[in-house]
Amino acid sequence: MFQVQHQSIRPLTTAHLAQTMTLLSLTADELKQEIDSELSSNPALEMVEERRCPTCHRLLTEPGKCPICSLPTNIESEEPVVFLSPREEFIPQKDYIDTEIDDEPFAPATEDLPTYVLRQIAPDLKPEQRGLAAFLLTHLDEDGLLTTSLMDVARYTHFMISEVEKVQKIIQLADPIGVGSCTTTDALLVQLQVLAETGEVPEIAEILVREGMGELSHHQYSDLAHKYNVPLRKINEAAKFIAENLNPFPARSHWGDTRQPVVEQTQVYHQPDILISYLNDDPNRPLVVEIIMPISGTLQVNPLFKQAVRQASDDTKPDLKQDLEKASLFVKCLQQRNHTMERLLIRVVGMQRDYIIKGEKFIKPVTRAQISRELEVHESTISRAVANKAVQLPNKRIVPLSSFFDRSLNVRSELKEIIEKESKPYSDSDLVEILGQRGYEVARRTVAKYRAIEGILPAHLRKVTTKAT
DNA sequence: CTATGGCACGGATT
DNA sequence: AATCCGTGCCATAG
Repeated sequence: MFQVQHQSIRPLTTAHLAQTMTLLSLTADELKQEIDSELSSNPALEMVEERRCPTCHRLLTEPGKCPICSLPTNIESEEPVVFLSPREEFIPQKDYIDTEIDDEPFAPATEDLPTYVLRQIAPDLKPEQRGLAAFLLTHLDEDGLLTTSLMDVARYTHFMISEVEKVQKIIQLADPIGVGSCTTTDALLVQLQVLAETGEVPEIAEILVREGMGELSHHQYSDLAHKYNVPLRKINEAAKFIAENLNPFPARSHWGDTRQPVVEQTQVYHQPDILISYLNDDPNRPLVVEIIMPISGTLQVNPLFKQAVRQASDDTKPDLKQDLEKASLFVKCLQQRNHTMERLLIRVVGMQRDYIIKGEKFIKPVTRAQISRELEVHESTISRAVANKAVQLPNKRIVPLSSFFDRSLNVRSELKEIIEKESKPYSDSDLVEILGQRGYEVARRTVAKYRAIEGILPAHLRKVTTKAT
């Protein structure tokens, strides 16, 4: 009677810890895979059926209360509401995507464009709208523009035009902003609208885009100035703004300065692991943070299996017992993971509230180390939790969770703003000076780096961007 | 001579 | 322990 069997009882804490760590670092998608494989390989695990909130019909991980509906109606908490939310699974079948899309000849992307967009907007769609959305998304050209007229779409799918338009609106606001527009003009207008929510947009920009595209692209700025009776300077400014911030082909990287090695910021399509939105879309209400769970039920140890183990004969018992252990460990780890994520998000979202609402300029330089101290967990825990996760902000933009910890993002956006505002070109050392006045101490060399990151040209190249011929 | 980009080093972060 | 980021120094371009 050696302790051969005893090995099934492992040092729970270490294993527990290790697995939790692994789970923490997983994306929602990866987590799903993990759960699936565990679920299928281990008979002791079971998933109880999905539950929905009686009031709002939202899927729940736990029975009963829906965190949103159970909220007092008029809370004005600074603290965000954080909860786990199962993702409504909506992966478009490949056959939605017919001949149009050849399977990624070059694929740094995680998924193709239609899927990517669909995932973002799925929560906003009524089930019956999804097919329509999928239809629209599969009729995009490589620039992200619609190849079919809305009219035809409506006729073909038997939806009302107004309905089609509604869905298109939703699509346009998704990440490659403007995707799914009928024309480049439309795409630009949508982008303008979105930009206007967070930053400042030259007033004439909209009208220019709406009516003056032809002149714009031919650089007939003086004509435009005359036509709308505004100073040429304004036009130049607007043109520059448009060239730098808008993209007529949403699915492509950039436009305008074709000769610039603008190393496009991670064009990687990511689907969010965390959704942040306003309660009822009202900016005055508290933020709602949903941590996406890729499953729609509750994972638990199958009680039947437990019972079976007890009755099992002695020779099979150890094996079964091991499964049981594993299953319960897995469940524990999963809970641990979610708990950690929850605490992390509460903290981080609470701190970066301004960033989330008002934009990059208001980000507070927080390091992972700080958070880890506050949460009393190891730094590496936070690191793992933060890595490889994407967050969808209320404005539908998707950013990596790690951006919440970017030490220099606020300085960079300040810098960006200075340069955009003052149309007279500042040299790097000038910029150091100005930034200093605004409370940002940075070295000259650093400014140069920031410019590079933001894809801003050096001063002497910048000044003549809008030269009329 | 001034403004920038390159290389590399040290300290902070992960 | 490995990596990232801010900086200083130097070479180069205008």
